[in-house]
Amino acid sequence: MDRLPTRDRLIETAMELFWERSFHATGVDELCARADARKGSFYHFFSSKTDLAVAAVAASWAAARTHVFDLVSQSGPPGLDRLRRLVQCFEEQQTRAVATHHVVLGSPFGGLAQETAHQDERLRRAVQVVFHEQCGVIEGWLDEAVVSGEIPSGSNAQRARNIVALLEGALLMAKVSDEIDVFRSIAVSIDRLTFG
Amino acid sequence: MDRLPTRDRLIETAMELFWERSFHATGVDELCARADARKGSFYHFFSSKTDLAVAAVAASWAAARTHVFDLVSQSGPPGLDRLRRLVQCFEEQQTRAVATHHVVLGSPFGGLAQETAHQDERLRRAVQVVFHEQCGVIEGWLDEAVVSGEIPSGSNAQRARNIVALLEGALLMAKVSDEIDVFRSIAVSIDRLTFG
DNA sequence: GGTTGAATTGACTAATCGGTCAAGATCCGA
DNA sequence: TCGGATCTTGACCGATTAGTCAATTCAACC
Repeated sequence: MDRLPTRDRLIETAMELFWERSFHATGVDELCARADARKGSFYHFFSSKTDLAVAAVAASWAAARTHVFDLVSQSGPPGLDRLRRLVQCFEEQQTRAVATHHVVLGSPFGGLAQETAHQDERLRRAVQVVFHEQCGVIEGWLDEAVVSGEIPSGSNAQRARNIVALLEGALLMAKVSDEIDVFRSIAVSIDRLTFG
Repeated sequence: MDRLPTRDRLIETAMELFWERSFHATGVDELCARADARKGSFYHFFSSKTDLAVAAVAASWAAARTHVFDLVSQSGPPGLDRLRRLVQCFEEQQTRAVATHHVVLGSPFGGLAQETAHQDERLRRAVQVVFHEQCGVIEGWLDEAVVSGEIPSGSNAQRARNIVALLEGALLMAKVSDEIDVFRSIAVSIDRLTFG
């Protein structure tokens, strides 16, 4: 099993560190050390730390999209059950993180956005794309649920936005409480947002 | 009108800067300059930047509690209408911030928590107290709504947690979109969370 | 007036920050 | 086998970081 090329290692390491330490708390030196790359290589591929972050957000979302959202879309029963499986995936991600870091880390995208979105336009847009596409996928699931009669018809686009917001809020509450259970107890109320 | 004493000025400035720039992006020098205090004074009152942040969270919440939550509790009709007035206050806070900073800043507590809660236990607990007390106030409003028959009885503690999560999520989505309207469009779905 | 402790000042440090650069290594097509 | 492009290396830069500290000012009390 070959190791990833330098550029990919930097991107992968970036999202890891920004998640477990935060953007500003992660130094370029530290990042390079963990990716086993030298500073010069870093600035050969990326023009700045922010530049790397933008690429990392896109790459991390591409991975999450295929391994979580698309997976949920392509397996198991359609409709609202997909939402429950998504919540399950989110919870498992947190559980895995707790196993290694002994702290609830919350949302990687939410965390990065809270720290940087109001300071850097490009980074803000990168995360905006992530949430927008999450909404798109979820909207598709709600459409299924409408067709099957699980939920009444209505603005599924708005419903999806509400759901993504609730998920992000639930992850924040879990992080602040340092208890994963808090996430689940809030996330189950998603059902309420699928009406109206 | 006397200016505030040094310690209070540092605390007030801290929450302002942590909100508009972020915790790590705010230097102690910058903070002191804006509070018109000298470095030595800073470390006379606080043992570290984190120490100041903990005090700032508590002070900022004390102010928000009296000027927003208690105000909503003590004026206007009881029950669910209080929730709508709270959302209105949140939105006005964002509108004021946009007027001066030209960017949607989102939740001050949420932002600080996302950046630091997993790295510093004291700071995490400080924000935990904030959200816990927010839940307490909202739970009281839901109790009123149950008594008046607006909503069916149920776990108002859990409902309050869901609502706070949704509000924080809505503020994040607005920040990432850089559009206040996004906050309102999500926040109105709070009603759905008051059932169940 | 004298004493005491709290508050203030600004110069100082060691470490780290993001970022640069010139020189070499490696690869690939001609 | 050559040449040019891509990638790697590690030393280096000025700026900034959080935090220290001894000297000084100030206000309150005896």
